[in-house]
Amino acid sequence: MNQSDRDQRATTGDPVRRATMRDVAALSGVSIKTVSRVINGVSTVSDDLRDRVTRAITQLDFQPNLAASSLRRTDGATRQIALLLEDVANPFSATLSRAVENVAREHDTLVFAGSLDEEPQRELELVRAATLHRVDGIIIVPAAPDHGYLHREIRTGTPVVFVDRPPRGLAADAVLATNTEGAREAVLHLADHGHTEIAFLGDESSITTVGERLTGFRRALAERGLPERPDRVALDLPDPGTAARAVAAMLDSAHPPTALFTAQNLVTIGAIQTLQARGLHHDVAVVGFDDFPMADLLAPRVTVVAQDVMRIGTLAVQRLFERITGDDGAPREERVPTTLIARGSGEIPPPAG
Amino acid sequence: MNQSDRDQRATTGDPVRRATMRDVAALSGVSIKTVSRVINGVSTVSDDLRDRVTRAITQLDFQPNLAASSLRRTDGATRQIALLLEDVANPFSATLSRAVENVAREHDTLVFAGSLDEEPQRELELVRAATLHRVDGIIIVPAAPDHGYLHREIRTGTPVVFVDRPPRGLAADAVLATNTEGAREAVLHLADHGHTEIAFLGDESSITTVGERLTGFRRALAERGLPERPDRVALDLPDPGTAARAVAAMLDSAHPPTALFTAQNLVTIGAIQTLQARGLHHDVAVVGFDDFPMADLLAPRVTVVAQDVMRIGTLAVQRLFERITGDDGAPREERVPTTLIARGSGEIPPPAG
DNA sequence: TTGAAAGCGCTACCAC
DNA sequence: GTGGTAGCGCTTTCAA
Repeated sequence: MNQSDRDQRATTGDPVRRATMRDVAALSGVSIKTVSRVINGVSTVSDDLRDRVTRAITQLDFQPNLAASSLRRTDGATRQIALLLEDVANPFSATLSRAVENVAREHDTLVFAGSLDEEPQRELELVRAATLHRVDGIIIVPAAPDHGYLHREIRTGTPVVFVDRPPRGLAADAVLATNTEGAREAVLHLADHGHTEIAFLGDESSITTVGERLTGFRRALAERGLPERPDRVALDLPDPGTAARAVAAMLDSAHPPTALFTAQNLVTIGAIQTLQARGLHHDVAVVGFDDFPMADLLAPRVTVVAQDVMRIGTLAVQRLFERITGDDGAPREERVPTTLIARGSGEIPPPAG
Repeated sequence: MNQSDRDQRATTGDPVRRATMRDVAALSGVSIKTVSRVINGVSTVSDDLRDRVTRAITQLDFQPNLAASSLRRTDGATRQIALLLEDVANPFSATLSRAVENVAREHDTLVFAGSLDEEPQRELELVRAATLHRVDGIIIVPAAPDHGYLHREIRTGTPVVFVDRPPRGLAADAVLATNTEGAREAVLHLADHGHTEIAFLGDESSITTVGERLTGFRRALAERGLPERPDRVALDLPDPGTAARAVAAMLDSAHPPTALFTAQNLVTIGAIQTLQARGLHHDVAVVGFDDFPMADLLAPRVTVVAQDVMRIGTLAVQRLFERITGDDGAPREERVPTTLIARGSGEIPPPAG
């Protein structure tokens, strides 16, 4: 959009100018500074003046300009933070968003939410937009392969907290799930129900969590003395459709798996689609990483390794506000444990014989 | 600052001051005004100066302060809008959020997302927070019973677009679904499959959409000459648990319904929970208002009247930017049609005899 | 306790 | 084409 577009803001009826501190000062017969004192709750104002100012504020419906305030303030706080997610529309991101909002609210802070869509370029753009707006801090589920570029932001006073995936090329706070352990638990669960032919299906291998979950898968196989077959590992399945086809291909192979560990939400859904389409949903075991809506209304109900997303988000935003309020300790990585929820699909035994 | 100060800062990670236009001007040997011209892409700058300025900007990693800029600008645009939702974590809101983000991005505008939780008080607080931040506009799924208070905001140049529910006590733009028609279609669908005992289950009756959907329900009954029984209408079911109990109560009554029209997402889910718990999910027909994830993986697959949420969100944000860029026409109400998606649960016939 | 003046970072206006 | 000056709405410093 060009400049003239915005300049032509037309006006229905009389455009009403917003009241400023000067208007309030004039109406109440005090100086601007006294108005400022009242607004900011500084005690050194006599009751009489405070009353007059308060009345004028109400009468004029004065609303202080936060941007002007923070421009002048020593701390420069803008009371806004940025939350950069994979996609605001997916349940993981949306839940994270809610957790962040809840804590931000306590700090009178608004939250910019944005989607990166796993695109590094988008991450750079949104981080830049956030700094142009001088946000007080950034929470990010990163998409970029390297975060060295953020060092400058952190040094100039914009703290950054990573969520779900650790920073690379940068020391910064991070709140992550116990991916390896969770995946390991899922696969042990399948093995303990008698499965020896277990497949791994994951989304884009560039994402750190996928690697960690694959490690957990392998560790569990090794612990149970099960061999890993290359054709039992499918990666880079970004959506349910792709995942569904990968499952179909495995089922069509000479040695189809009897159990699936689906390392992400959408992959789980794709797998279920294929199993249902083939009428195998009561025959092939499935454990998914990350819970999802309706998992307990499907037939069979879906066994998952659930992440505590609210807790992850809450820890992240709390850490961010610690930084914003001056904490300058060494960066910390926190791991939030997962929980295996056995609902049925993960307890299906392998076919007899 | 001497050299040792500098070294100490480097090691302790003390905050580095951000470069300003003045720094850029000093380094490139031009006036601040020329830097401003370069930043804003004004053409009246010689190539030579533009080059020097551009180099200085890169060298200093200068990032213009958007808040300072809009404070001074004639139009005062801050390039941020507020999106006030029922709850950022629910799928309807999350999808809306994504639609708004997509269009906002084209306008170099960030989106504040906030949750009202159906609490009028929260609405007032968040609208106030948004105006303190001087957002360029507000998109709202309202919770308050009256919106007269917004008249002032609109007059002072902050346009407001309503989504999902119309404004009350205020003339403003709105983008809504065809609730009455959609509900009517759902109930006619059930009637046309032979049902005469159809129940209505809806969430909080204070919400406008619930009333419209109930009207559609009644209209369909009337059209088919079916009587409306008071015990077949349950309202104020804010969550799946409450809805589940309401369904259970109806099933336990002397004349249980053979078909359910669930007027909202969470109500549909609660109804399915009860039907599954009683093993009746293949016997009682269900049509839900609003689609939901996994609806086509359940058994039976769930027939719904789907809203085109992306389209609703896109129309709303487009309307908002029209207002922001000067449109001062009369407020418009747009209705986005729903689509009945027959998947199975809505085509279950009533029990024979 | 109160207020005058300076200035945050930037753009508008008007000189040259 | 370029730059000086004023000022956006507010807080800070310092004097009264």
